[in-house]
Amino acid sequence: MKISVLGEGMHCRSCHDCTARGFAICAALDKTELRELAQLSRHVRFESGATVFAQANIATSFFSVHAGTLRLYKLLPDSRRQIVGFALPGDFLGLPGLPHHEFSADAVGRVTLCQFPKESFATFAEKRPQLLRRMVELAGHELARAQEHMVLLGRRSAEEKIASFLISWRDRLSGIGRGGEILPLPMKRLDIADHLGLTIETVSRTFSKLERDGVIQTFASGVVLLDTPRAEALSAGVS
Amino acid sequence: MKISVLGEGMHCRSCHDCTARGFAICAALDKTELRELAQLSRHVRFESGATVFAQANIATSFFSVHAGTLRLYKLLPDSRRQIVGFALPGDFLGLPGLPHHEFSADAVGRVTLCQFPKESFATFAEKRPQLLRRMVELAGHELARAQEHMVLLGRRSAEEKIASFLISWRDRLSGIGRGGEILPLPMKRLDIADHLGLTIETVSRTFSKLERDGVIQTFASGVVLLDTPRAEALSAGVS
DNA sequence: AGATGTTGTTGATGCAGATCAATCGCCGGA
DNA sequence: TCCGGCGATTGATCTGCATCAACAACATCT
Repeated sequence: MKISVLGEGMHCRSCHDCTARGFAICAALDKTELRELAQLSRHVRFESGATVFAQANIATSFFSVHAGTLRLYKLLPDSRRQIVGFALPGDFLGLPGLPHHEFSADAVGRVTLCQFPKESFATFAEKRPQLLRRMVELAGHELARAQEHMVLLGRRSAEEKIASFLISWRDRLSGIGRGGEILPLPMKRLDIADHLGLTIETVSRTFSKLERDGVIQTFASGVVLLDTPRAEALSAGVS
Repeated sequence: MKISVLGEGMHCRSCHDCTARGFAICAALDKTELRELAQLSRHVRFESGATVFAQANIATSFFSVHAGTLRLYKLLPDSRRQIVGFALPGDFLGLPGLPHHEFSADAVGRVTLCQFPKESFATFAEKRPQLLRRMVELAGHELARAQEHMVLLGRRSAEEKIASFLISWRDRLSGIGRGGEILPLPMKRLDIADHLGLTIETVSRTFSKLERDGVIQTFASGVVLLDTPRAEALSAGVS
C-alpha cells in the first residue's frame, strides 16, 4: 500500500492514531471532542530550514507539533540570536492572550504540525475546562524548563552547559518515547551555540574535550553517553 | 482610627478594595466568586529576607502577591544562584501540575500575600473557565518574560544587561501603576548580579559607567533615568 | 575527477568580565 | 563618640570564552 504524503493544507485524516497524541494538548479530550477539534485543524508540513512563523508577526494560528524538531528563537537588531528552546512532538506553540508571536520558529529537518486557527481554537477551548487545565499545565512545564535554562545561561560554565544540554535533551526524548543508546542531535553546532549562549567554536571544543575525557562519543548525527554519571554530575553543577 | 496589622493566618478582610486586584488572578472573577475565593484564602505577611517557600519542597499552596517584592531563585549545589525573576503585586506563584516548588522565593523588604491551599484552589478553579483562561494568560506573559530574559543572559553585554533590566523594571512598575520619576530598586546589588548573570563588582562598575555617561543618576533607593532614549537603545541591543 | 559550498575542528591571540583585595559610607548599638 | 558590620565602590590582576584564522571532512554539482 502506498503511503500518501500530506501536503500543506490537507486535513488531518485521523487524530485517533496520532503518534503525538499522548503528550500533546489533545490528551485532555474525549473521542467526540477530538473529532470536533480535528475539524478545526489542518495538517501542515515544512521542509528543513523553513520558517513556520516569525517573531512580532501577528499570530493567527496555534500549532501542535506532530513530528520533527523546531528551533524557537529571538533575534536582536544586530542579528545576535538566542534559541529559547527546541520544540518536539506534543509541544504546543502559541500563547493565548498575546497577539503577536514572541519568537520565530523554523524547522530543523522535516516537520509536520497540526494548525488551529486562533479564533476557532479559542472558542473551542472556552467551554472546556479540562483543555484549559491542560494548557495551564503545559505552560507550567514550559516555564519550569525556561527557568532551568536561565540557570544554565547565567551561572554555568561551557562544559556544564554542554553536559546539561545533552542530559536534558536525552530526558525530553525519552519522555516522548524516543529514548535510545544513541542520542540524536538533529540541530547544527550553531544552533547549539545559540541555545547555550556560546560560540560555535566553544561548542566544538567542548564536545572534543568531553570525547577526549571519555564522557561521550560523537557521531555525525548525534552522541552516545559513555560516562553518564559524569555527564549528570557536570549537568547538576557538582565539581 | 488605628490600622490593624495583619498577622500570619489572618483572613483577608476585603478582596473588594484590594490594591492588587486589577492585575491579579482575581480580575477574572465576579463579585460572588470573589467572596467565595476570599473564603479559601488567608492573608500572610513576611518580613524582609524571610523565605516564603523553598525549591524542591512540596507545594501545598498557591500565592498571589498583594504588596512588596519577592526574589525567585534557583541554587546550584555549590551555591551559585540564579534569580529567575522578581515577583510584584498581582503576580501569581505556583504551577498547577507540578507537585514541587521549582524555585525558592523570599521577601525583598516586607511582603504581603494571599495564600490559597492548593487543593481547594484547584477545586475552585476547575469549574471556572474564565479563571483558567486568566491563568493561561498569566503563564503566557510569564513565559514571554522568561524568554526575553534568556536573550539577555545568553547574548547581551554587561552594559546592555543593566540597561535592559532598568527599562523592563520601569515598564513592569508602570504596568501596575507604580511608575514615577525615580525608579525604586528595592533589591541589593548582589540580587541584580544574580539576576543578570554577572558579579556584584561588574554590576557596580556598570552603574558607575552609566552614571558617568549621564544615562542614569543613582540614589540610595533607586535610580533616575536621565537619558531614556540612550538606555532604551542599549536595552534594545542597538550599538 | 575536480570544483564549490557547507559544517565542523583546531590553533593563536585578545578582551570582557571574573576574581582578589582594599577602601569608603552609612547605620545601629555600646 | 567610637566601633563593628554590611553594602557599595574602585583598583589590579587573571582567565574563560570570544574572535580571528586556517584547514579538514563531506556532500553536491559539473
